[in-house]
Amino acid sequence: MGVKERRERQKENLRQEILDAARKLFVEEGYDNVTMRRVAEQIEYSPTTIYLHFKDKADLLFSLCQETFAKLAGQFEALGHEFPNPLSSLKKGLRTYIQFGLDHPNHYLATFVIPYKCDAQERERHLSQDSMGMRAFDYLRMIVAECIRQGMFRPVDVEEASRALWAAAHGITSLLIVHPVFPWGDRERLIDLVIDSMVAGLQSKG
Amino acid sequence: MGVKERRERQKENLRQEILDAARKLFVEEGYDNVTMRRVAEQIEYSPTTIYLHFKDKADLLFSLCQETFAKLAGQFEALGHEFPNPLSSLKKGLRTYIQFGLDHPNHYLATFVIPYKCDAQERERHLSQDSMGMRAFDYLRMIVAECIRQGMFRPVDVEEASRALWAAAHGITSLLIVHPVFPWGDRERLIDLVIDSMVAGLQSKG
DNA sequence: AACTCTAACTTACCGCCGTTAAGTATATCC
DNA sequence: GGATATACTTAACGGCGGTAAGTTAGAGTT
Repeated sequence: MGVKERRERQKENLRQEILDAARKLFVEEGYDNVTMRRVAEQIEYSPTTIYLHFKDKADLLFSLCQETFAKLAGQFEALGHEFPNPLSSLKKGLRTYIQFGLDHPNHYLATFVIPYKCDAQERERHLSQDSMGMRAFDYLRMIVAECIRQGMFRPVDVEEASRALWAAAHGITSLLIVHPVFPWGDRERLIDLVIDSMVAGLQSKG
Repeated sequence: MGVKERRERQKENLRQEILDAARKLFVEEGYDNVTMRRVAEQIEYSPTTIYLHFKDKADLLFSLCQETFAKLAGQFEALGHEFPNPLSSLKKGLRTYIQFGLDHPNHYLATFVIPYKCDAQERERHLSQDSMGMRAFDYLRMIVAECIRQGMFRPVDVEEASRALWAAAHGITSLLIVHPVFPWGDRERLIDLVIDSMVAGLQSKG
């Protein structure tokens, strides 16, 4: 009775083929230039076939981004869960986050920047604890907690500090992606300035 | 020979009518739900008429956003150009910027968040010194310069510090707009935390 | 081997969209 | 009163996301 299994394998293969085709278009040309028709053309199926594997375009691209952000979560978790020097771990983590966004601009845009057009149920899905974006956020929160536990931060709420740091990192990431032409000067220096300022601002006065 | 003048006045009126109709749709329903057809329907003209006044949809909505951001620039410039207490002026300015974004979410999105689809020439236009967004940025830079001049900031480059502050402010603004469902906790506190941390981080150690 | 049924896939379409070419009417000018 | 320019519309193009209905191939059943 390996028939059913083979069928499922084939179905899974096609799903992956769709994802790969979509990713290629997505990486090269961004959200709007991925059309169901072009994806279909690439894999040499009719456009409707895609809908047998993905609910709609948003679902397809969301799945795509999840795949990619899983890499970020993996990168983070590979850094380990011990933070002998939490301040430098924090800076390194923020650096990693920002660089990841710059390396995968269209994924970053689709995940965090493009305004949702979907209903509350889908929005919840995008923000759920299971999502890869949130797993990365969890890691940030862990480091922040350690900074606070070791007394290196002034006594601020872990959640609030994490959100504030995320906001700042998101700000520089998204601006650099969306406005590449703006005279940013030395980008690396600017990124470091944002990170260093935020972290310094959260440190205890002593 | 008042004929030509009257004609021009009428033309200007229709242009403004188009802008008003588009703004109504835009504020209520955002970029994607403004369609040339719906704007035309609202003003009871055919869709093509709009193209006699605006090059395309992007031009129409850009003009719209310029109108709105002129208000922000005005708000800033009304605060005066003297900064006896530049640190508190800076915080107040950032606060104003963020609040303005939250009050005009769709304008903010269209101006700073939505990735450009236009060519380099248009991009330049959007970022030019004349644009209202940049006038607001100029004001921020002035305050930062004053902070540095008065020795309240560690000796950092004016441009870099301004960009870093803008990035942080943009980060929290855009996240709050784009992900309204995320558990942000007390938004006001979070906004203040971002602002206070960045400003504190830029201050001189003394 | 013939029949049934199911899953995979396609065809043909819907109702939108931004935009443009071509046409019409109207008011001004000479 | 005829020419001209301006304002505006009609009708269409090509594209989009998405769906209902139809086709086909092949496994399961007798």
